[in-house]
Amino acid sequence: MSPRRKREPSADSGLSRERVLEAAIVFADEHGVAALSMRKLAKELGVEAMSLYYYLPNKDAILDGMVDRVFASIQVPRVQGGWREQMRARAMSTREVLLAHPWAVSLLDSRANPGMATLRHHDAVIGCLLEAGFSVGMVAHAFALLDSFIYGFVMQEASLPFDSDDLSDDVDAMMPEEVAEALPNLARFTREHIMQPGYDFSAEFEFGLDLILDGLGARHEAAST
Amino acid sequence: MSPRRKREPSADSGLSRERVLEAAIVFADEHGVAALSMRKLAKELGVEAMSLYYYLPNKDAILDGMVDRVFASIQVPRVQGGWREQMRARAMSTREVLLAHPWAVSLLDSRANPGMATLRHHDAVIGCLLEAGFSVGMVAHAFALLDSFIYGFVMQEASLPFDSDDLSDDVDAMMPEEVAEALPNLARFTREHIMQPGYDFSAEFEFGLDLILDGLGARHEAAST
DNA sequence: AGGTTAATCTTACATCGTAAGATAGAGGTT
DNA sequence: AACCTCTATCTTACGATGTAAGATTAACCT
Repeated sequence: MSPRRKREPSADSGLSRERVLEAAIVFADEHGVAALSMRKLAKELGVEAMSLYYYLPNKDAILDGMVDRVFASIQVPRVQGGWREQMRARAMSTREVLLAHPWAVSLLDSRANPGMATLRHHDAVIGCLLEAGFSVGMVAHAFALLDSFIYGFVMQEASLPFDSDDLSDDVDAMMPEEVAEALPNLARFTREHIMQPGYDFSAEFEFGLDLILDGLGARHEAAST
Repeated sequence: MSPRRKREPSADSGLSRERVLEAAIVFADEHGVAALSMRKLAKELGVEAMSLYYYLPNKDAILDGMVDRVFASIQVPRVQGGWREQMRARAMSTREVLLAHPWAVSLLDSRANPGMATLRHHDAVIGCLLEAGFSVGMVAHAFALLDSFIYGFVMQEASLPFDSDDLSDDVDAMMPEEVAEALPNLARFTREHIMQPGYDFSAEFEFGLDLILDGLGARHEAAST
């Protein structure tokens, strides 16, 4: 039926590790990572499930590969260029990319095997901070703090009820009257802030990011004088 | 065989929503949440799988309930008592509790239905900050920033290779020579800091937490003068 | 005694990851 | 041409999963 492929590694109708991972990412973007199964992924590629195992040892390897491929699309900081601007840009880029592939966040904590793109990213971050004169200890501080904030923020953002339009229904559903009475502060906060028309959770990202960068800058200066 | 229970809600040999959730938490602590299945959980309770559906509508409800039960054991801030101390204590308590149940972190982002204990916790946090004179907008900032940091940090901490003893093997396995050459900054950072005997990642938590609290305090003061 | 209700179990099904091995085609060798 | 080998794909099968549908049991009420 279908023509058998040559063994050129070039673009062909045949499979490849990259084509499998790419299809997996597209599928997860559309249907969520929970719906991703070997059989459905294979069908998407016009192939049977077991064929995938020729290119990847098991499903975990697919998930690892997907995460690393997403990381590869995050803007890597340049070693020269000012640590503050570079850290700010890579934080914004990380959030942007992770929001485009929300399933990646949920995979982050279960996968302990970072891929090459992930390691390259870490290398660039460390290099940029060292170049700016950060001590090794300060690099560790900055690294842990920035990444914790970024991942934690996106994680919360990804599990918000929905897009920020038309919150009223969701909020009512989430806060029946009986609950609101027992939780007056949360009720007031929701009413006076979350439900206000202009409210946009994503703006909190820049506030937190700048606060952290300010703090890191102050401590860096204090240490180097 | 086994005696049938009365319908007293008191402690009996019978099942209950609470007993199911408690058993699920114990099981997840021991074997990980990935290994938790309806059948295994039922066996742990001396019962068949379908019996669990009398108390909880499906497995998702069990996961939601587990997360909320974990949140119930986090120290709730007192409204009086100084916002800085209260926020610091609840951050430390949150990390401690989540580290004791690492599976809870991975569930955090997939579950969008907060339970009553979770909402009560949020209510206390908001109340404490409002009481300290924070504006509603500043409460939102502080809330998003602190929670992002806490969750993100624990998430990274939970997916570390292992306990901090005897890193040398793991690091070598993770950084073969060929990789180390392509990533000089990461290699140097690992060698000079991570692999040093006294290194303890968990210490980064207090650094980040205090930096954030300092920044929030400064901005709060600036706004109220 | 008979009926009602609450709690548990039995059976069944579609779906999952993947182990084991069959199959097919292309290239090289003779 | 005949044969072998290697690469890529498919077939079949197994045990585990979440849960729908309904059978079964036992306690209580009248």
